[in-house]
Amino acid sequence: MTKPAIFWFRRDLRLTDHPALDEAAADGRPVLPVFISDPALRNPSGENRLTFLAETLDWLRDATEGALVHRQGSPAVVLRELAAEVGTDTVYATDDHGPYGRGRDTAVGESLAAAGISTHYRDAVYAVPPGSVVTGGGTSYKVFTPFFKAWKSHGWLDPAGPVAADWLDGVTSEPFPSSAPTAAKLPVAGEQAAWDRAEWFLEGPVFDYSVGRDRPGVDGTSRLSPYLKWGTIHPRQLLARLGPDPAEDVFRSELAWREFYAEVLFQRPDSARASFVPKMSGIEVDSGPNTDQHFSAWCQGQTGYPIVDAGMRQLLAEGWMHNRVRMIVASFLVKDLHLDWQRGARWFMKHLVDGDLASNSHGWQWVAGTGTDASPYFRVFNPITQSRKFDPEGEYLRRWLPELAHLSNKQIHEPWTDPVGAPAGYPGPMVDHGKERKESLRRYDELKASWQ
DNA sequence: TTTTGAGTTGTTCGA
DNA sequence: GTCGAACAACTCAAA
Repeated sequence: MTKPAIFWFRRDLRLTDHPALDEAAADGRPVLPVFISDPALRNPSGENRLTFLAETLDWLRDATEGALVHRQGSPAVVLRELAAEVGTDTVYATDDHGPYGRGRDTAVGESLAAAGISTHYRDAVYAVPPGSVVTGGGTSYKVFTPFFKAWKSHGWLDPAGPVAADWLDGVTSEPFPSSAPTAAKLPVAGEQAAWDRAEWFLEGPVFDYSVGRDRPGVDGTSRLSPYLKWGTIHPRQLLARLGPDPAEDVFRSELAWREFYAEVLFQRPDSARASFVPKMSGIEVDSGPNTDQHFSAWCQGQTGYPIVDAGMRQLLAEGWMHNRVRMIVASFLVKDLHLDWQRGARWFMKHLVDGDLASNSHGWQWVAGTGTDASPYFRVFNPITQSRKFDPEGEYLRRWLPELAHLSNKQIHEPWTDPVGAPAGYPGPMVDHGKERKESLRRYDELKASWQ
């Protein structure tokens, strides 16, 4: 009788194109699928992400014909118990290159080895595993464009088909995490829903992506990030579907950005929370009684700048924000309100259904000018110019700010200019952008002077 | 080793 | 209104 194998699901919650699961299921060996809620893992935190995870696990349990087991506790302890219960000495999992996952997996591997159980970490949650794309000099890339070129020429596996597994059922499970209704309206979980969206995107919007991705009023982005987060879709499955069209290459580059930032975090785990460029951390940030009030106005979408408020309200309503608007609201927090990028990054992680540590931290650092290949410090987004340029008809603004819906396309981007007076129930601009832009530039000058 | 070209997403100002 | 220059060095990656 073949001994079963345990398959430990983490950020690979799918049943097609799954090399690690394939290996666990090889030779007709029965597979016990398990998901472990690890109390030491603060991430995933955030109600929206936890709910989406819970729904994804519901889908996975059905898809494994009820065999999926959920346990809470330290993975090393849980896996030893399960191995003893089902009489096996092998555990398979997809490799995790995140700052927490690496340490955890090494410790779990050692702990299980001491109990005579072997662990097999295979594949990666990225098309190209972090650590495998290096410069001619053998160092890791810090600039995106050469990384993108090298990443493409490195290449990735062709996606494989559905996994045929003989699930080992009847093993006791603890109750699954409950998917309590959230304030935010979240996407439908599971592999079918993910592919419904992917097919829709790949058959149409991807060909307009170079323009459509910048239009928050238009459904022109893939919105696949929550599925990529949990591995419900693997990036190589999307990459395999992309052709040579320039707009497709722009989408390919977005997938590469995700991998670039995973690589950067792999090389520099500290950069999740601290400046990638240490000397940039000396920038003057505001402190004092007004900062909490400012931060709160930003969080709640009450800054008086419509494009900023629309974005922040979309975040609360959907647990998601259009990428163009993420940049605008981030720039506003850092360069108009002069607050720490970390504070904004934490708020994003609290609410984003797709919150990914690497992309989030480094996206914020790009805006703040503290990261790899960061935006030059003098690049300060003007919330009015951006709004006019990317939401010219005010579609996005009207969707999220119904109190401004009656304003003309010209006035809606800066409602305080309405001759009738500011609309009732909508705040005036909390700061003067022109003034704060200059203040931001002054602080960077001061920082540079301090390096002399 | 040295040199060279380049670097996601912008804004403002003045001609 | 449109266009190009300036913003400012600095670091990276490859030749």
